Amino acid sequence: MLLESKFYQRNDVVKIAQELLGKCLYSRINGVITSGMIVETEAYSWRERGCHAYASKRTARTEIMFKAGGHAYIYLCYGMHHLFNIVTNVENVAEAVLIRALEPLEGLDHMQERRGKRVSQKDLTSGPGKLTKAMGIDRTLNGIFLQNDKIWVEKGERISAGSIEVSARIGIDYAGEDARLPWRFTIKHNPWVSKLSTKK
DNA sequence: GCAATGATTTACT
DNA sequence: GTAAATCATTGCC
Repeated sequence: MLLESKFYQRNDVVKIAQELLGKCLYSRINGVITSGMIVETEAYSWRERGCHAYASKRTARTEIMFKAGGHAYIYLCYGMHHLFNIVTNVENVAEAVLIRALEPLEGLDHMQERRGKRVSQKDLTSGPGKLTKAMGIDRTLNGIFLQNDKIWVEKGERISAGSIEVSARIGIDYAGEDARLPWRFTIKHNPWVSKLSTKK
């Protein structure tokens, strides 16, 4: 069952980030369907420095985040990795949820193919750059609404509050105080939650 | 441990 | 207008 746009357009990106855990992300690229359950998310808002659009700074890139909730914000990082975000809140409020890890469900063969033969199953989608590659997502899909035949989100398992782990976000030391906001949500004990990036 | 790699942004002339 | 710095990472050394 498709996740309705009302879900994304609420005025609470942190809550939405939590509730996205257990939901299923689908993609159909060139007729190939892959899917995975969301197991790791991070919330971003214009109110803090970790966000590209902090202080409501509008540029060509961040423009997508000012759209109404339910759009996909996909951008290139470190020159070689696509990162997938879901825009939340209403139009002109820049908030989004970064999807950092998935548990693969369908199309495992195709994910393996895209990621390379030597990748173990657990490494297919256990990181923000990995999951986009496994699902065939790239920035040609940037700004697309998550209700079409290429990429969408469905209701999945309901995750109880007790199974959600809260922590600080990853890799945004440049954000100063805001880097410590407890806005990263993971499903406890799920093997696909990215661990490697928790070092440093 | 650290190089790769390019879109984006900012800081200039 | 152009140039240089930045980066929400990964994978190979």
